[in-house]
Amino acid sequence: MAGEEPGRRMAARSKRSDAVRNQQALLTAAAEVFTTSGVNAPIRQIAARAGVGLATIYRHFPTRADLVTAVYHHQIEACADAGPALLASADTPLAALRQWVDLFVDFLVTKHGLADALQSDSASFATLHAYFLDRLLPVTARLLDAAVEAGEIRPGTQPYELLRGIGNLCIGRDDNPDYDPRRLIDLLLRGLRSEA
Amino acid sequence: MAGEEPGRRMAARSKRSDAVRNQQALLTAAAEVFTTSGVNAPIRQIAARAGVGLATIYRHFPTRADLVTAVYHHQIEACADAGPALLASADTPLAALRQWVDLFVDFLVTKHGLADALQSDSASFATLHAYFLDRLLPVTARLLDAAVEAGEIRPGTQPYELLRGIGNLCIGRDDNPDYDPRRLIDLLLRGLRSEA
DNA sequence: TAATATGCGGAACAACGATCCGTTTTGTCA
DNA sequence: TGACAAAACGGATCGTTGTTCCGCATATTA
Repeated sequence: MAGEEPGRRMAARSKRSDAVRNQQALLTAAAEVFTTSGVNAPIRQIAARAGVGLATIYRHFPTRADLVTAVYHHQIEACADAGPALLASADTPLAALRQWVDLFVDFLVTKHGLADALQSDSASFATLHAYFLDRLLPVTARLLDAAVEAGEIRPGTQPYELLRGIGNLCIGRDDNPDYDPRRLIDLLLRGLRSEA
Repeated sequence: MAGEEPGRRMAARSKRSDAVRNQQALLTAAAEVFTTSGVNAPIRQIAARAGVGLATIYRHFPTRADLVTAVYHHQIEACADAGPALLASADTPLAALRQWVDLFVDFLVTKHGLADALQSDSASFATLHAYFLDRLLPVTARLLDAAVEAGEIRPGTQPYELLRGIGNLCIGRDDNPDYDPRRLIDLLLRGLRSEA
């Protein structure tokens, strides 16, 4: 990626220093605003906190999803990586699945409005949805397959279904402190188990 | 405050005919717009179709939830009434619960964006949320209790949890035709069953 | 018919997402 | 170094939507 030629001249111009500085400032500001006001906070608010203009934020992150993705990139990757690790360390595949789901739920629940955004039909969030699926679907599939193969759960459940169900159940936890998605997700996983 | 209270003095003035006509036109227009553009359609669109001004819609239905509630009032009542009826007609309480949940899901799924609105943290939808809970929570509780008493499901599940979980799982079905909440809800109910 | 409560319509304001354009900054090369 | 063009910037601006306000119209009643 460093050898791109932005035109005909050979010496690729390096990225301007103010650009990278602003991008960093935006990431920091967005992370702060997201935790205080949720991932649906007004763009202006983020731009203001970063001390940049409106166009700058759109230039670096064309859609809101791009910004959200960038902010949570590391955590999403960590969650994806945790899948195989848990499969190796847990007692049984189903236990690994449970622990991984716990991780995933923790992630979703601590980011205000993230679960909501994930299922939003807004076009701005389409790429976020895609990114989550791209990284987490294979992990879910592997965990499910392992549990099926071990005879712990019934076959036939699609990874997408499970991921989506978990995401959906995490929606709207913010306003209602006495709603705990984990209990319902536990029911869901329980319903997955093979009979007898 | 020696001033006379409006409408107290003499025979209460009957409602103006244009007012009731407009209210009816708004209900019809809203029902149409809701089915085509979802329950989050712009207020202006509804007002335009009804052929009334903006203020008129706000006068009759101060919040969007009031309009939604009015439009779906009959169906919500029918859903609530179906609970006891199914309990009487079904083979077992759990079967009744399943059938009733099916009804509820059908209702939610056919109203675009209704499930989304139900869990929305927007203040406009607070009263809608409250209305649903007010009518359907007792029904859910009765179905759950009966199934517990019959030993078909484990005790300990709160009616609100179940209702909310079902509602959440129905969110966002519109955009993704290959997402069927019913399968996940079936898993949820399966997870409810008492151990053999 | 006249008086008045009641209701009406649309202008107006605010918040937000998204875009556009004149200006500034930065890196490069003579 | 100094000038130039690409790159980036900032904020004005537009379009959309929710919500309120106010002068005007009208149905009802006396």
